[in-house]
Amino acid sequence: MATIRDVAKKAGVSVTTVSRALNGYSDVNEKTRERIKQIAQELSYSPNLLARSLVMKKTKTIGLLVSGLRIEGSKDNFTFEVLCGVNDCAGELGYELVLISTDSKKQQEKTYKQLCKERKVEGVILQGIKTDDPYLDEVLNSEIACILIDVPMESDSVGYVTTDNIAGAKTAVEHLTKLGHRNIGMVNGHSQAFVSQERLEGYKKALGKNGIRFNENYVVDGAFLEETAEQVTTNLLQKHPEITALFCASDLMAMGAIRAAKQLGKNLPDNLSIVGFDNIILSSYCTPSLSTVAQNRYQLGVEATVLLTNILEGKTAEKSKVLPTEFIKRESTTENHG
Amino acid sequence: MATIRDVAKKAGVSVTTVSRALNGYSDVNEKTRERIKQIAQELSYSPNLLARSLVMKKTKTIGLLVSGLRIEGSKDNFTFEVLCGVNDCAGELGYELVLISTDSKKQQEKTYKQLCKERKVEGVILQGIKTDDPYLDEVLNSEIACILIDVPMESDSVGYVTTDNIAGAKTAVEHLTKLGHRNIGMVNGHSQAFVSQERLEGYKKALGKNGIRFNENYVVDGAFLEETAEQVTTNLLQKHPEITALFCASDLMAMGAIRAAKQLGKNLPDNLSIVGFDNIILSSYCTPSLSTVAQNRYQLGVEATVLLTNILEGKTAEKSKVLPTEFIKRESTTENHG
DNA sequence: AATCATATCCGAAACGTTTTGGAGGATTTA
DNA sequence: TAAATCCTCCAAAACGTTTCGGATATGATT
Repeated sequence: MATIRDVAKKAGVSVTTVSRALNGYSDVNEKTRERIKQIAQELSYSPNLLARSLVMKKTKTIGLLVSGLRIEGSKDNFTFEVLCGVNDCAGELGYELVLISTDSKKQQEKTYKQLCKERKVEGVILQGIKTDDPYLDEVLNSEIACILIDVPMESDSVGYVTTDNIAGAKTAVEHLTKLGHRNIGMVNGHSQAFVSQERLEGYKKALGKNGIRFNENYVVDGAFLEETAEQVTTNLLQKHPEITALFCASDLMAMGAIRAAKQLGKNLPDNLSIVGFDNIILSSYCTPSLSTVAQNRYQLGVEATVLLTNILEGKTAEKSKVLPTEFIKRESTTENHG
Repeated sequence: MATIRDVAKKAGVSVTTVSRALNGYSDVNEKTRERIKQIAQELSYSPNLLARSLVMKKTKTIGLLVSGLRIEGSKDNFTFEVLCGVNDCAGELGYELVLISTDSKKQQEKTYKQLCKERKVEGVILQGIKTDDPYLDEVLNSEIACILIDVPMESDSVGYVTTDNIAGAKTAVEHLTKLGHRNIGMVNGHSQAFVSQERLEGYKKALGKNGIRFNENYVVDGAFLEETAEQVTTNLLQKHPEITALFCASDLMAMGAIRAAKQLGKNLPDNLSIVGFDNIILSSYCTPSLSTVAQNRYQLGVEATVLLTNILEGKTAEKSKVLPTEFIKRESTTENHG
């Protein structure tokens, strides 16, 4: 590879001049600049970003740090779609993207800071972290710029982006109440997830607004897993056969719930209405197709990138963003003919 | 951040000694080594990889270059699952992973070489490239180490990994012939894809082996898209109502074919058996669930990474690998009661 | 004619590592 | 005792950039 020195030599100028010419400084004659550009092209010179970063102390690189990047993620595609958004947006804004994945094992070895410093990222987008994750404290107390996905916490250097889970859940449950359902169960994720707390809150709000008393026995946790959701739903429906509708905190768990209901001989949606959350691909292909509240995961990635680069470039702007949801009616919900 | 100089100063030794101590050279006293390690830990020193790479001319970084990384990819998850494989394996082998995505617009601006040199990757795994892509020539004529996914071409520095598409397709079609089908249509992808050529070959082989004459009118191209597949399938079935079974070159196209058949009033699978290729998540959730030939996309990524690092480290090993497929019987295929 | 401003260029230091070639002293060998 | 060997350590160069502080020449101003 041609270096800046080669270009300088061939052009008969100093290294300094080549650097300043190529970087658009004004203290170089336009004619020499053109000549240098020409020669740079001939030698197909392109600056060594390592050397540049080393001296400038800037890498123009952001990291997408995902905790638990696993093949299982392909069922809901959350990570992938966020990744697409981050990737597109980062490219647009002139940043490179490196993928950093950790798991609990790796986290024992390396601290968050080490991970970031080592990979020389200027800032980080963090996805898949739980509320009880030890990294979370580190993130909040670190000076590294960071945007959290679905964890609403802020500090000087950290912001977040999330979906309006409360409103989304409320809409979903009110859809059920409008259909005449009164005994509405909920299959939640787990208590270490902010989104679970919020979706539960939305559920309660919708009940309250419609004069339905909250019954804690109607709420079970499915760990955001299809199989677990299937089991807990089976239990729930057996214990409380009066339930005519279910709100699931994720579409994937709704799949499990559907299987559970079918297993119990229920006719869907006549015996049981089910609404999910996420609008994953599966939800429009399963039978019955799933009414759900859609969240835009791609946009989540885009907004996270925008917020992060704002911080990095010292722009004074909001450090958080909450995206709206959209309710999608499909076949899995219908009037209560109790 | 603490530098190597800080460690050296505090330990009262030279920079050289710190470097050699930390990198496990034998010409440093064990006692000093321990002291240096201790001090490095105290200062939470970790080497600046930029500086190291600059002098060593090695970055220990591989790139996953995907042509057309788009949100639509979440339907079949090909890219994501390959990514997971590459990520896991690269981490295991001590390589960093950067994601490089291009599209036809970007390709106009930057050559393959520039893209790689700029991002300082030592080698590349290339996914999503078509046979008529201009990058392909560049790759083959470049000295940059590269593993192609699903493009069986080799050179000094490039290898490939793919699935045994011919055998997979043959198995799928023979499954249909065993069920008594004789008039078997095929919904292929497009001619710029190697996998299409191979799957077609498998289709022909299966027919030939079972004494069925190949009829080119029975083969249509669905561009690997669900909607396109739906249209061409509709046409195919209308023109040739004698067809009792379809082999689709991808599950996604099979989804389109299923819709087309339902639209035409066909009862699935009794009026029409359909078999797909890929075993995407959807295929087990749709109705009827899809018989298909499974390929292990995660493993594709893993093997690609292994092959690539072999090349990078100068190991003399095979530069290509072909993975087996596995046929999965589900509901969408049944005996021909034509 | 002397001063000042401007336009254009450059030398050298700096970034944080690794590596080369050798120095100095202790120990072993002849 | 002299020579050879081994064990530790280090100074300096190198990697390819950017940037600071000046240098030179030219033209404008007093």
